[in-house]
Amino acid sequence: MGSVSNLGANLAALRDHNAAVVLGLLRDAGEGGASRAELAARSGLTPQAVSKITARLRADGFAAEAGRRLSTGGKPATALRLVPGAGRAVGVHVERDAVTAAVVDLAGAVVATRAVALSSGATAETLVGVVAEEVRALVEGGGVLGVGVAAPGPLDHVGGVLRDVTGFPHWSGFPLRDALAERLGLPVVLDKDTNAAALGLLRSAPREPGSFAYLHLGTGLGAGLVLGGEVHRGARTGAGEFGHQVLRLDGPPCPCGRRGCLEVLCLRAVADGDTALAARLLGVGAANLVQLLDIDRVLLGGRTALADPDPYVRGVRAELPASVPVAVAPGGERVVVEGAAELVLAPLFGAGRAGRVLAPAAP
Amino acid sequence: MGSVSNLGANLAALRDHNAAVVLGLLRDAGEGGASRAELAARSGLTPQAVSKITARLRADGFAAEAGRRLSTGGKPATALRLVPGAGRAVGVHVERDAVTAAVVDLAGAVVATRAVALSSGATAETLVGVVAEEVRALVEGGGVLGVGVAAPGPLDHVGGVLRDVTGFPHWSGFPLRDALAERLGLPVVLDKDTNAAALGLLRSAPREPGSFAYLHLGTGLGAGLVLGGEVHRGARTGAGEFGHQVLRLDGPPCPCGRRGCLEVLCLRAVADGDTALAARLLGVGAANLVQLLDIDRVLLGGRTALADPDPYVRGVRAELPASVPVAVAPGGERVVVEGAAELVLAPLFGAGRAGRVLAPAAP
DNA sequence: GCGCTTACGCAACAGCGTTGCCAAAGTGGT
DNA sequence: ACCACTTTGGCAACGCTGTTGCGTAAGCGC
Repeated sequence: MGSVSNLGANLAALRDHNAAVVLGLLRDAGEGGASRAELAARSGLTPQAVSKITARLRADGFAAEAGRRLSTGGKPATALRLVPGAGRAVGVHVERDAVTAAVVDLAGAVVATRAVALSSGATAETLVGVVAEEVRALVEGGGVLGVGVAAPGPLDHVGGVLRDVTGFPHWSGFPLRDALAERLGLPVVLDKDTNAAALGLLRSAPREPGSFAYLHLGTGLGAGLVLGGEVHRGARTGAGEFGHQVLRLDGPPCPCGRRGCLEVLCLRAVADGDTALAARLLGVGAANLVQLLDIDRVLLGGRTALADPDPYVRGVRAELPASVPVAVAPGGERVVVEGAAELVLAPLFGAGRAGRVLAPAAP
Repeated sequence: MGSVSNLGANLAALRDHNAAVVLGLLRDAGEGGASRAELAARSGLTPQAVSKITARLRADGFAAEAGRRLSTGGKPATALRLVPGAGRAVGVHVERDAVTAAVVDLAGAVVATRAVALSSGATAETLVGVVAEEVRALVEGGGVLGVGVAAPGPLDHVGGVLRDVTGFPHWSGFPLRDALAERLGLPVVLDKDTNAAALGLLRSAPREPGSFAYLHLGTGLGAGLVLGGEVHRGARTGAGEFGHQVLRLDGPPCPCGRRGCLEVLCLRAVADGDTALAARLLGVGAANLVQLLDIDRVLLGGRTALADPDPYVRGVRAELPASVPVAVAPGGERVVVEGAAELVLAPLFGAGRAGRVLAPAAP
C-alpha cells in the first residue's frame, strides 16, 4: 500500500485528531462562533464528546464562550469561538530581491508585517541572517508556534532544503529550514511559494469545493495544486511545474531542455506585449491541467497577471469549460506570506494531514 | 478546510483503522507472513496492541499462525499470515464489446474467471443482465464481500452512474451501480477502467514509491493516476483525461471541441503506422504530466501499446527524465479485472481512505 | 548450566467517546 | 399564569481502546 497510511493509531492520536477537527470547525465558524450542538452535527461526534473536547480546549485557552444564540424552540445555544490570541505563527516570503514577513494569529488575521530588500548576490548565510532578523523582530511578543517559509522552487519540502533557484545557484542544497530552526529556536517549515499561496487560498475559502489550481505568472510560470482539500506537492516537492508542459511540439527551446514549453511561449508573448496570446496560452495550459485532474476552479496570481488581470481572466476562461470558474486570487501578493504562516497553523486544525491523520504512538 | 476531513472519530473507528492497517501489513507480507513484533514495528503500534488486534483478526478468521521463524537471538517469532479464503471479491471489466469477470481472494489471487461477448447495440438493461449473470455464476461459493465494476469513462464514481460512453449514448445517466446492487444483493463499486487498472497496479507493487501514472493506449487514450498512494479521481471522477491535453496549438480538431489534443495526434500516428511518432507524442504528454505532478514512474497499457510495447517504452522513456522509470504494466489486460475486485478489497486493508480514515460515529 | 536476548501474553490501568439521565432555559398553546 | 414541549448541555457510570508492568517461553553464545 501507500508508504504513509500503514500507521496505527492510539488514543492520544484519537484525542488530538478530534481536538484538531473541532478547532478547525471553530476557525471556519469565524467571529460568530458555533454552538456545541452545531460542532457535534458537523463533526459527526456525539454532543457529549464535543462538550468534553471543548472543555479541554477552553481549559487550554484555545476556545472561549461567546454569548448566547437566539432560541430555536428550546434552551438557547451557547456560542463557542476560537481565541485568536492563543497562538501565533510567522510567515516569511523569500523572493529573489526581497524578504517579507508577517505574524498571524490563530484566526489568520495579520498582526504585524515587515519587509526588507535582498541584495542581488546574497549568499545563503546572508539570507538566513536577514530572515532571522525579520522573524526576531516579529516574535518578541512570544507565543509563536513556528515559522513558515515560502521560497521560489525547486526545493525539498520534506528535507527543508533549497534547490537550484534560478539566479541563485549558490543557494542550491542549502538546508534553510534547519539553519533557521537552529538560529531561531523555533519549528520551521519550508515550502514553495506557489504551494504556500495555494494553502493560503484554501484557508481563505474553506467552504469552496475541494480542488483548485493557483496559477502564478510572474518572472516564471508555476502552479500550486490543491487536490481533495490538500496541497499536492509530489514526493520531491516537484509538483506544480505548470510552465514546463509542451504546448508546441518543436517550438522554441526552453532552459529545461525541452521545446515549446508553455513558459517559454507565454513569457515571450508577455515580452512582446501580446497579452491576448499570453492569456490564451495560459488558458490552454490551464485547460490541460483541469481536464487531467478534474479541477474545480482556477485562480490567477503573480506580478504579471496581477498588473493587468482582466485579459488573463477572460483569456483563461475562454479555454476552460463553463463549469470551471476563473478568478484573480484574492489578496494579491499577500497570499504567499499568509499561506506561509498557514504552513505552521494548518496542522493545528486538522488540515494538511489526511495521510497521517493519526500519528504513530510516541516512542 | 477540506470537505472531507472535518470528521471526528470514535473508538470503533480507531479499532477498525488499526485492524485495517494490520491486515494490510499482513497482506503485503505475503506468503511468508509477519511476526507480531514486525507488525508492531511497521505500524507504530505497541506490541501488546498488535497482539490484541491479531487475536481479534484470528478469532474472525482473517489471520492465522503460520509456523515459526528462525531465532535472531531470542525466542523465535511466530509468523502470522492472512487467510486468503476468509473473503472474496468479484471484479468486472465492462468493455464496449465484452464483459470479463473474476473472483479474487483476499490475497488478490484469481480464483475463477468468466468472459462473455457483448452485442454492439446492447442497452443498459442488457448490460446489467449480462453482468449479473456473470457475477452470479462466480459467487456461488458464497463469502463474497462485493462487486467492483470497471467501465469506460466518463462516469461518476461517487454516484455510480455511467456517463456518455463513446458509442453507447443510451447508457448515459444509467445508475449501473445501484441497478446491479439491487439485482445481486451485494455491495457494488463502480469506477473507470483506468482507475481500476491503477488500483490493481498499486496493489501488485505495494513497496514502490507512492505515485505513478498508468497510461492506457487502446481505442482511446486515458490515464489512471496514483498520487501519494491513493487513486486520484477528482470530484466528478473526471481526472485522467490524459488524451485531451493540447500538444499542438491549432492542430487538428478533436471531438472534445479543442484542437491538437494528444489523443487525436497519437491515434492518427497509430493509424498511419508511425509507431515512433505515436510513442514520442505519448512521451511528451507523459513528460507534461510527470512534471506537473512530480510522479515517480510511468506504466503503459492498453491494447495498442501492449501489441508492440518496445517502441512505446523507448519512446516515452526518451522524453522523460532518467529518474522516472517507464515500463509496461505487468499483467496486461488482466490488471483491470483484478483492479476492479480491488475496489472492493482496498477498504478492508486501510487503503483508499486516507481522507476518511476515521468514519463518523454510527447514527 | 548460565546469562542474555527476543517474543509474547496476562492483568491492571488510564483515557477515550458513549449512554442514560437530569437540569436549564427558552417557545407556544391554553 | 401555567403547562407541555423542545433544545441545549452537563454529570456519572460504562464499555472499550491501547498502554504499562511484569512474568513466561524459547532460542543463542559462552
